[in-house]
Amino acid sequence: MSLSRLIVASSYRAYPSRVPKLWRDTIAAHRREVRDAVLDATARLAGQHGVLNVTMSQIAEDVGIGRATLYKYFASVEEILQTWHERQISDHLQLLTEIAERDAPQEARLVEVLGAYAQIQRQRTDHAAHPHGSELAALLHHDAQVAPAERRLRDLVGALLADAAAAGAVRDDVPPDELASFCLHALGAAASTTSDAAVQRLVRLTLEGLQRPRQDPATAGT
Amino acid sequence: MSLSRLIVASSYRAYPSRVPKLWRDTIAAHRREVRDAVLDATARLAGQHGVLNVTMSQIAEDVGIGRATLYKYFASVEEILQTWHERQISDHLQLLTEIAERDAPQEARLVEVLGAYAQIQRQRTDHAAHPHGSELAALLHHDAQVAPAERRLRDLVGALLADAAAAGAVRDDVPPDELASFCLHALGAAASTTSDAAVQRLVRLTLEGLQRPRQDPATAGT
DNA sequence: TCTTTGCGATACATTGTGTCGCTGTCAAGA
DNA sequence: TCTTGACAGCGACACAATGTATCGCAAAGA
Repeated sequence: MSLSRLIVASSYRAYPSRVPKLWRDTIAAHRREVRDAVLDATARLAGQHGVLNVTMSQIAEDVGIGRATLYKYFASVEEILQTWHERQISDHLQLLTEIAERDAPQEARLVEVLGAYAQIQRQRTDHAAHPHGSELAALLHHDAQVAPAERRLRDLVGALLADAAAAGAVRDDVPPDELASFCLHALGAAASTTSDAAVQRLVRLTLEGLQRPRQDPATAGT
Repeated sequence: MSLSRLIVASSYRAYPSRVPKLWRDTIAAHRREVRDAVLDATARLAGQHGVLNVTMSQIAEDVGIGRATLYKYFASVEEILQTWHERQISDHLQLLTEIAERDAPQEARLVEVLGAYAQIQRQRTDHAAHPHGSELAALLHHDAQVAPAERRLRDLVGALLADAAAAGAVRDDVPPDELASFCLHALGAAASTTSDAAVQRLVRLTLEGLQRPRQDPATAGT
């Protein structure tokens, strides 16, 4: 008995400062902190070793809590990742909402929100969304560069666009490969559409984005 | 000895027809078939139980081979999924290449390739790419609907676009939520950009796609 | 001071992971 | 015809990860 007590006591001593000393604040606050620590640790581990290689054991050790304790917070790695993902988007959403509510001319608000969103996307080059289905590759081999086949896909479209630009059919103020990336991403929206008509509108939308802009780029210039 | 021989023999009998009888064709062909069967089974299991819950054991059983044998083909679930993903894109690429090489007017080829790509995206509503980072959610809970926060994000942008459309600043021939989806996807391309200038061009590109189209939608009309 | 509350840890049974070594089949050459 | 090298396949073993059941202990309130 005294032995186990000793062991427990020493293991408490061994705690890093990551997790609050226990009942340091109210229990609710404590739980929230542990929860967040778990989310952070999991994101870090996922980025480091790849999503598929993150284990509950690793997470628990990294956070500095017992593995069984972790199960009192989350039932699985999957659930943790989902929660983390939700938190990410919520954060983005909050930021963008603030921007949208600034008192600025209506058009300017749209421009600023979209600009901010683009910056957010740019930031997280890890866990990045790639052209069309690449979430798999992106998540599976964390650090990996774009899959070769994917690159060839972009090259194919890029070549078509370069030809079209040379013929004057599409704008030439943006490099063809950027146009290609734009197209492939934009058309990725087709995955979440319901009707065929919506897909057609999407394609039209994308194609018209490739056109040379009108003389008056008032909205776009900001 | 005779016992083990018997066991082996009977286990051969027990084989389902999925995997060819062994040396039925050349070894290379056989291996290719097994490989493909593994890829198919894995994709199916991933779609069914979620990517994180696919195990080598399951795959082996599903294909009808021993688990140890599976390891002679692939070292990990991750490797299988990557290979599957590469195969998918390669298939898409081949289809699109064929379309691109048809003898048609240059502009029409671009339109057709992009249209075909949109259709491909539309098909695979499972394993789908969602707006911006949703690959996580999309893959983690296979059947799940879009994460709530994500929907709110689209709603936010959709509302801004609706206002702008009412004010005549953006086109009104496409529903605002479709425009929002288009924007978010298109800006997702920012994740793979390198320079700030490229991000700015991307934002401009996206914004100009929201403008009312010009009188002459020659290219777009096809 | 003593009870209540609920967090955290140890322990255990189950399932999954890599790997090793053996068996059996085929094709080629003695 | 018989031997031999190459190679696919499987069983089994040692170890890691997973969930769960049970216990001990710290803090808050009477």
